[in-house]
Amino acid sequence: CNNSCVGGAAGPHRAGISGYAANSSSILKSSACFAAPQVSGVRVQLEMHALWRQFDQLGTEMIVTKAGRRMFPTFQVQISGMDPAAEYVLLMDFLIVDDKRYRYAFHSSSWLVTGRADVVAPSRMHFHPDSPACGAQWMKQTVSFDTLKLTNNLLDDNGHMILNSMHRYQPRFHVVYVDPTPDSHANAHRNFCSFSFPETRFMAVTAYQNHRITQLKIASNPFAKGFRTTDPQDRCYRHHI
Amino acid sequence: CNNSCVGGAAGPHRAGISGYAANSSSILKSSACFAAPQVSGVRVQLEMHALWRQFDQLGTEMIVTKAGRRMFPTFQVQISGMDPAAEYVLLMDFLIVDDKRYRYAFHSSSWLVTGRADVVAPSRMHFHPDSPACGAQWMKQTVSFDTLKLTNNLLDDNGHMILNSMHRYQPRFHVVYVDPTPDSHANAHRNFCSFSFPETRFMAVTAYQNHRITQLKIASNPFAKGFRTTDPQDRCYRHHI
DNA sequence: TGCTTACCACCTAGGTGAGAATAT
DNA sequence: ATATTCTCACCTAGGTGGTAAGCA
Repeated sequence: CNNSCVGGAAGPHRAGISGYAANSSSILKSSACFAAPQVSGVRVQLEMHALWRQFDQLGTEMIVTKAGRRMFPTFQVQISGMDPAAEYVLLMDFLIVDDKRYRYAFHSSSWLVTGRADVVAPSRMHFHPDSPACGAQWMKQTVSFDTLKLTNNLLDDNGHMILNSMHRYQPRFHVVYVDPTPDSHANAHRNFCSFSFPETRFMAVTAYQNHRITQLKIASNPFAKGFRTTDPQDRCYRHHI
Repeated sequence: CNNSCVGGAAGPHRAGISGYAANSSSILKSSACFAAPQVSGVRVQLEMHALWRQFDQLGTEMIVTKAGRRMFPTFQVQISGMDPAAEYVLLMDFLIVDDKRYRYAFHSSSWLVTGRADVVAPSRMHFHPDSPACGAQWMKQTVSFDTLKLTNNLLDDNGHMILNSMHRYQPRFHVVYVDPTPDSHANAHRNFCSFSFPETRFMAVTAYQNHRITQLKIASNPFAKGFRTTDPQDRCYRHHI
């Protein structure tokens, strides 16, 4: 048992973990087995989880570019159960879901395994820019990772998250209690807890493969409003001469 | 003697203060008389001071609006001499320069005193949004107060700086050492230092009075590029039908 | 073929002073 | 008269997917 917590389907990490049982709410509660009191009661609720599920049902894709691309939907959480006065650091990383490389079969509209995963760069950690801050600060409003960007540039020096295209990833969220006591390193393993929401899994791509994903992005991302066609029959597509 | 520091012309606050002597550099050094070691060596250099002086020579004006308006030029400083490991809070406030209310005489292109200053709202403090942070963080790059906004709305609840139009103000910058020791309040008066750059003084206005100020704003603020006329003779003014 | 890159039109979001309308 | 408020065209800054060209 570790201080991690997974919502959704049961799996090895679920042992001894409460919260996110049979219902469909996206609220996770940290496991309490080894956790310090500052993190043992922390609960995390995924925001926009209806939208996340809509994407997940189609098979979410996230664009990766050399310069870095935002995620959409944005990973946002509501946190409760922190010690209001204690100081916390919030961060994210991305775990590769399996040791596979994929390609999209347009004729069957499905993802096929093409082989073993490419060599993976050691996963970076993305610190939430407001870190560190006290629990009261984190809990009083939604915590948004909207500045986080995904890149396929292995030599990236902008601090973006490096992912391999055509590989599948699971975003993971960490709450780390900043222990002010001198010998805090001894208890470091007790001072954090981690949360994974299965509905936030995605395929990293350099261009969208599934057209239904593209359409859902266009319909739901305000920055893609220019591609919306409210009434297709009396509207021309742009980019046509 | 207090922990404050004024650049430019000599005055009562200059007594016992080193730095910013006869030369024209905008570097201030905190006074050391009562200051704690974490602030006694702090030096602050005003960025864009050539631009600030250009405005100051014409009589700087800053727009105040109900919704809040940014300053231009932006108040930006380069800091050195902090304890890299110590934690600091950076903030600003605005002191009224004198007890006077002004009006602009267009025929003589000068400011005239019209009477005593209006009743002043107690001056708010604007915390730099990155506060608190360690000295190393503050010193490694320019500290910019570009999110600071000025308002004439006495009932403002957006945290903007409330100023009276047609009154003159002196921006003031504070460096506060966050003392982690339990009885820190006893030494609170030693844990900060303040800096005032005379070239950043300005008149708060709801509309520009001096046309030369307007032209310098248009020429130097990127957001006003739409009002620039590089070659007046073959360009029409906009807003004319 | 399959995947990646560079550029583009089109958005969101918000900072400018001009000018007209309004308030005091 | 003088000062303030409101709306607007015109910017900056940067996030979208489309498209075509480039690359293995």
